[in-house]
Amino acid sequence: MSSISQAMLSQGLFEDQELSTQMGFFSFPPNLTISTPPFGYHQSLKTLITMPPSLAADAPTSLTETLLSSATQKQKDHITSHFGGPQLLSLQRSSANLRAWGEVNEYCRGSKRSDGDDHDHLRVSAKKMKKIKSRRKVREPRFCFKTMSDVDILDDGYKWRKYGQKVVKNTEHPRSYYRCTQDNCRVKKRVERLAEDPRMVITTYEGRHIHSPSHDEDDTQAPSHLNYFFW
DNA sequence: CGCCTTTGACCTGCGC
DNA sequence: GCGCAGGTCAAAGGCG
Repeated sequence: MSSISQAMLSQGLFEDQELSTQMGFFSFPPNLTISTPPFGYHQSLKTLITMPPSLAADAPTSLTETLLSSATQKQKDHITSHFGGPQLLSLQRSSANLRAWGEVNEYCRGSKRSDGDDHDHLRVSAKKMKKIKSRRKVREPRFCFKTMSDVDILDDGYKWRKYGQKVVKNTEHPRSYYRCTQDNCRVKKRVERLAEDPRMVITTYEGRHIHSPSHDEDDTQAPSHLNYFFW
């Protein structure tokens, strides 16, 4: 089990949820995907919520409502006490990410619902999926989360090599591109600062590591900087 | 010397 | 088809 999952479970937030450490997916609440980044991430990381772009279009409002409607009182209390209210992860809505979500949807379809409710808005539309499948290039699944930190690089236990930096339109902060230095491991990550709030660092992981972290952090060790995760 | 970052050039996908 | 923006490459230089 990942250290993140342990952290979540230790807080009693998702104690009833079945955990797949291999995929890192939770299924809570039923129509959202709550996931941990791939196993081996830094113990200070907690959790993140991801969702189909179709639902993300209404985020954070719809997600907040959905989350709160199905959250236990304990979870609601946690949201209020830790975040001063339901603040939620911002999500990528780029078309490129649809490809990743196509894969996520395929995975999630394994636990197909039978309640007959209209959940179409939770999935990429058939038209979009057709367009996705018509594309040759298939992207790895992505995990995106936001932290409040003075430093851009979070210690996630893996070694990374920077291979590019790009100034993104409408932002004054450049986006950095990193690749895992492990042989044959093709995991990449992007790091950028939020235009609206430069204190926030957005980290996007693409792909899954095929190896263990290069060094194991002591789970009891305090983080060297403040990570403030939305979920 | 090896590994890393920097940075301009190039490639690719997408919208119009 | 074209232009733009994001993503990647690779040479050059820095650092331990």
